[in-house]
This record gives sequence, structure tokens and C-alpha cells, in this order.
Amino acid sequence: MSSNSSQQQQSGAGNGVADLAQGMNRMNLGGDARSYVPPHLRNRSGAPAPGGALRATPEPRLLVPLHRAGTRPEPVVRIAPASGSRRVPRSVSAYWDPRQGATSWPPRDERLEGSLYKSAHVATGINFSKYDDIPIEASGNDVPNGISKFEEADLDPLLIENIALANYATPTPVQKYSIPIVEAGRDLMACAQTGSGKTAGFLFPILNEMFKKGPPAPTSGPGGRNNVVCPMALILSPTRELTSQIYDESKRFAYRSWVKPVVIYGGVPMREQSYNLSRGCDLLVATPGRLVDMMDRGYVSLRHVKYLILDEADRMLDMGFEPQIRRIVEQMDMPPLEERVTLMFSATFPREIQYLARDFLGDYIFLSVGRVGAASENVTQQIVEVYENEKYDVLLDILNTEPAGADNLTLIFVETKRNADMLANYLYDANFPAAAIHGDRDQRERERALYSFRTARTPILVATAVAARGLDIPNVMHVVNYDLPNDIDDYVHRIGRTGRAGNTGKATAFFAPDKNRNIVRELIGILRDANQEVPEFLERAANEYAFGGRGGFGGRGGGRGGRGGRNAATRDFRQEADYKTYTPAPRSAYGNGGGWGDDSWGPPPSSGSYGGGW
DNA sequence: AAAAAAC
Repeated sequence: MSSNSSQQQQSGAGNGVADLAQGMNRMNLGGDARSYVPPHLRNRSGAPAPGGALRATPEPRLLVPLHRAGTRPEPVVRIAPASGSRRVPRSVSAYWDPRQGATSWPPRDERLEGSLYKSAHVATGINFSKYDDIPIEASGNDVPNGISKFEEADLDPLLIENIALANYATPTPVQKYSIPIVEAGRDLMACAQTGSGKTAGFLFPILNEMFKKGPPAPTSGPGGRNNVVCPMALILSPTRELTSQIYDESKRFAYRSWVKPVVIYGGVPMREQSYNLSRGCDLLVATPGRLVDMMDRGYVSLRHVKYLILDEADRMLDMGFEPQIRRIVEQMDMPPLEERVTLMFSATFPREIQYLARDFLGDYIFLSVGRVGAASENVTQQIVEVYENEKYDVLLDILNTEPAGADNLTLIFVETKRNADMLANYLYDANFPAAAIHGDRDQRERERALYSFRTARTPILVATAVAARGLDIPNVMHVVNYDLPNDIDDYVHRIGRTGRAGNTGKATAFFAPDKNRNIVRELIGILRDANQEVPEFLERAANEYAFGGRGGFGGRGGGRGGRGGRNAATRDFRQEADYKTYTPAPRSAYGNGGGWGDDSWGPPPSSGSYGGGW
């Protein structure tokens, strides 16, 4: 791929941030170490406010696991060790002076940086500059102006350094607005295309606020209890792997700061997670189930949450999720919406989510980037007509024609967990290195599968919906919808696993005429919106399926997007002539009208081996 | 109907 050009393209813009960061670094070296509250003492009863009287002698009993302790001994403020002499433990954070803010930070740690940032791929692809052409709409009262460079925002110098370390040079459209919006203390409902930097879109602003404001004054937990962890920021996401990914990202940007991120999710023993919690937690990344469990057990309280983020919010209102979410947000000890900043992020915007928005957000700003619910134009979509019993052969054809490999990771979606296992086994037996991921595998297997996919040990991953959302895996070049989902939004999310951050990718879907008629109209809509060719057999199927379904008016996209029916960003930006820079692979062996980028999509699905009329 | 998410 053209990773070279994308790197070069970035280097110009990147230097600005890097230089600035270096300057900041120098400025802050040698600052006085002031009162320092270790993470595990923050937010606990009786701890003196930052900057309070210093007590030199630490209490040894502090090391007792916190959730076992009855009453805390009087907490202690330790004087931070002189920097440089010894390797600073990871949990040690910036030296904080309430009068001056952060005065100095722990020295940089090369080894830690190596592990933190090595998997941080270059955040900008060949088409990154296209983001400038994406229509952005921000509506609401007193919408703050967006920024166009990181330098324009009043970003904390440490955050700027970490952004530079992570190789982020230019803010994406979401980030351009989310930063000033949160800075203004506003709530946000953000709808942005897959792969457009939503995670950093909420991490940057909340970490920025936290860095600038400093650690909260220590307070007691519920009922005066002090053995409960009270994070200041809470990030909820629908799958364990996504949660873990957000956590990794948060560690990158919280590096060397006082903010201690912790992650909790199900499927693994609680011990390690509760131990991590007990060591202090300022930013908690969680899946809903495990969080509720932890709260029921009294490990976590949300009473000091100032920032609440719901990622993939559209997924959060599925049956089974919404009650949990409402319980967390409305029925535990979360501060009411006036006392917190709430951000909701989503790539699509179904009507139901507006109810969540109404209940969870105050006077919020609605931000839409691109056309809501649309697929990225960086993904070349091809639909092939394949009957159920032909799918496997067609798939083998594809894999033979375009072998999966380290720079051509291939992600295959199926509808059922059983099929995921079966297909992966078939492929494995046919000498295609494949792994499977789905919700019935235990967490170790899930993580192993994802790891061996990321590292291209098995460059083919067969997945259920568990991998449909949010996962950011570099080099996923091809998404195959072996089974089309029943929900068009799922389709959009799935193909969003490729073509990320301005890179290109392709998506092939097996359209089974006997099964997939229900989404045919919406599928055509998605293809048109993304400036993709619509094969003739789809049109035909749509005509023959003129009634019922979700199709027609308001079925998808902007129609149900805005409040008051207002469409989000309606301009079709996918008309630019220079968009079609992507030169696709030669057409593959499975003929079904046209190959990649071949502007003529060939004859209607011929009577060939598959397809044909029905 | 299936998938995800707690033990």
C-alpha cells in the first residue's frame, strides 16, 4: 500500500506538533516537585486537598488492599522523589501544584514508550486530506468554533507531547469540534463515519480538561466510605475488545500525567481488575456488565464522575444493553446531567438513540461528520450474488485470487457463532490460516484470535458481530460479508473495519437473493451514498421487493438523523473527480459483473454458476 | 433469529 506517501504527507504537519511538544518539554524540566497525591489516595476520604499540609511519613498500612480495609488511616501526601535518579513506577504521575498546575512530569521512559506507542499506527492515510472536504454540521445553542490544528486548541503541553508521540498530526473532523465543545463544558452527540478518529475525539478533550484542572480534591466515597474507587471519567463501550482498545489508547495519551486509566470487562477473573482499581483510578473504561457487577460489589462508585462517554452509543440501546446503561447512568450514584459532561459517539443515528440523548444529555451539541449512517467512500464496495450453498466456493475463489497476508488482512463476517467456528475450521483445513472470534469463545481465545489476526499469524479472521464495531486493526484491506447482516447499520459498521483514517479498503458482500431481500433497498442507498456502482441484480431485487422492509423514506441515513427531521450534511461529497485514485486489484476469478474499479460493472448477473434470476 | 454483555 501507499504507506510511504501517507507518512510523507504527514511529516510536514507533524513537525509543528512535535516541535511544540519538545519546547514544552524543555520548559517544564526542572520544575519544582510539589505536593503529590498518589493515584490510590485520590478521591478518598480524609486525604488533604492537593497542596494541603505535607506529612512526610507514609503510613505502611496504605498497602493493605483497599477494598479490604475498614477505615483508612489518615492519608498522606508524599513528596515525590527527585526525577531521574530511579526509574519512576508507572503509577507515579505528574507533580501537581494547585497554584501552578503541573510543574513537572516524570521523565520519559523509552521502554514504556516502546510498548505504548508501537502499535499506534500512523493515524493518517493517503486520503486523510479528504477529511477537509467532508461536510460537518454542528447544531445547537452557542456552538463553539472548531479548530483546524491541534496548536489552536488550548491543549495541555503534556497532551501535545503525547499526541505527537502517537503520531497524530492533524485533528480529524470530529476532533476539531469535540475539543472546543468539551472545553466549553458542553454535552455532545457526535455522529461520525467509521474510522474518523472518534476515540481520540473524546480522549483528547477529557484528558485535556483533566490535565488542566488537576486531580480532584479528595473526598469520601458513598456513605463516608473510603474504600471505594471514584473515577472522574467513565467510558462505556459495548464489547470487551473495543473496551480494551480504548484503554490502550487512553494509556498513550495519559502517559506521564496524574491520570490513571483502568479497564474492567467481563470474561476474565475479577481479581486483577479489582486490584488495579484499588491502586487508584481516575479514568475508567468499562463494559456495562462488569461495571454493574463491580458497583454492586461496592468496588466502584460513580459519584465523582465528571465526564461520561458512551461509545458506539447506537449499539448501547439494543435489547439487553439499554436497561444496564440506564441503570448505570440513572439509577446508581452518577451525578445528574447538569453536574457532568456527557458525550455520546456513534457512527449511525437511529431514532431510538434520540431518546437516550434526551435523557442523558443536557443542552447538547449535535455534531455530524459526513452523512450520518453512510459508509466511508474510502471503501470500495462490491456486491456479488451468491446463493447460500455456493458461498464457500466463492470465498475460496476470493482467497485464492487475493491471498490474505500481512498487508492484506481479510476479515470475514458471518451471522452465527456456530458458522464462525465452522467456517474458520474449513478454511484452516483448506490451508488458509484463519482464526475465529465470537462471543461464545472464552476471553483468552477471543484475544488470542484477535492478536494472531493483528499480527498476521492468521491473516484471515472469521467473526460475528462482536468484531463489527470500533475495532481498529491496521491493514485490514478486505472485509467480506459472507452473510449480510439484517441491519444495514451493522453493514456500515462492518465494512468500516477497513478504509480507516484515510486509508483505502474494499468490502465484498455475498448477497443471497433468497435471504437478503430485506436490506436490499437500504443497501442500494448505502452504495449510492458512497458513490459505488449498484449492480443490476440488486436493482432488480429491489423492484421485486417493493413492499415492506425498512426501505423507502427515512429508512436510513440522514432521514432519521437530525432533530426535526433535519438531514445531516446532505451534500454528496463523493463526487470529486480525484476521489477515484484507488487502483484496484485485477478483477477476480469469480465473475459476477465487473471487477474492482472497473467502471463498467459488466452485464447483469449472468446465468453463470451463481446468480441468475429468481 | 442472532449477537453482545456478569458471575
